Amino acid sequence: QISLAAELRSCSTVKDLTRAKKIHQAILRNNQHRKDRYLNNLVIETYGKCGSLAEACHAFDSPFCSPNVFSWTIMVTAFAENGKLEEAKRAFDSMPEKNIVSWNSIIAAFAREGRLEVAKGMFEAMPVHDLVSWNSMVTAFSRARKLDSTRLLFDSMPEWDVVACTGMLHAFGEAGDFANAQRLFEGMAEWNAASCNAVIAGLTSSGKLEEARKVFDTMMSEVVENDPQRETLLPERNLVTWNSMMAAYSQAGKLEEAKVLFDRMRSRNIVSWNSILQAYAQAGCIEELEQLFELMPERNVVSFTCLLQAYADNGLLLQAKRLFDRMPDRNVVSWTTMFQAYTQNGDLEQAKLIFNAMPERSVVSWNSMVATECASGHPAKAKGVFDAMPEWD
RNA sequence: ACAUUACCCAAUGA
Repeated sequence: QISLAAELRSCSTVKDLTRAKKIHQAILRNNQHRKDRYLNNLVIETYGKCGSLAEACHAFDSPFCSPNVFSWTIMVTAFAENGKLEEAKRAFDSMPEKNIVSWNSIIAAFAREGRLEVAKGMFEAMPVHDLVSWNSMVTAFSRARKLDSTRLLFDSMPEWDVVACTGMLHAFGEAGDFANAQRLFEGMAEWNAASCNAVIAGLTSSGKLEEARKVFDTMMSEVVENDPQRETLLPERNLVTWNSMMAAYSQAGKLEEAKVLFDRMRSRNIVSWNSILQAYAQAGCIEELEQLFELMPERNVVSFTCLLQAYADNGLLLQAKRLFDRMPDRNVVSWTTMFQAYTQNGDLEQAKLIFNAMPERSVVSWNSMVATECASGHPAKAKGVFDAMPEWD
């Protein structure tokens, strides 16, 4: 039972639906296990994490499952994580009983999608708040780059932990308010890698590479565990720390520095690989970029978009379109990149075809369209697009 | 024993 649980958890981590189903079958074959609520809940959760809402619902509706508040909350999260926010809300509303975690889950779901007003409404409607409720709101506003609201929320909190502070640090960093970031950082009761990483990312977004590197260098490396300076150092670096610092160099076109870090890393994930791709892209090394793209262990929509953008920057429209057509997934960023590939290379016709075909448009897509009409001497058309554009926050 | 929150990669602009 313990090992079954561990197996299911590992399926969640690697999103292995096939193995999850096998384990589920094994559970169903055992009279004890199949009515075990703990295991049933874990099965539902695992299906959700593996992207199969159908299986999750099926397990939830099974006669062997007598749902408790955990099961319901897991369903809410499963719907939300698979893009079914309205279903999540419906599940939440039909819960026979709710606890604070159920409330926090639905708030986090809306917050994650940027539905700040809904999240705020539910936050105000819930009977009691805990740190997680507050933190979810702080990070939602922080991610939406609403510095003032983030600050108001943060200042209204009854108590703070490192998660709350990291959210606030992120907001200050994005806004370039380093004085406040520093003040907050120095006053924190404890630091961990995430809070330091937020500082590195904030400095990076304003191009303060040297400052970011100082923080990076002051964090503990794996090597200095018995260093006499240990007490004076910040917490130990993790994978995100390395990725953040490398991304700083990549975005700045500092290929050599990025490569050095990439080679020094003890472990890498797809974000590390995408960052090094970007380093080559920014340095204009298209051939190496293509080689790396083929060679990397896995690719996601970010990897494809990075190469797509590089093609566009180098006027390689045919390659760009060919790549776009063979992308396994496209999101609003990749669509907008393809759109801009055409506008930046003067092909308004194709650009408009893409724009009209886009399944979803972001504020960036609309801004680009307006800018394109302006740049091509069509102020009246630009105004038309501007008027057609929805209002954003 | 099981559910909820923070930090890293790609598109426009400041």
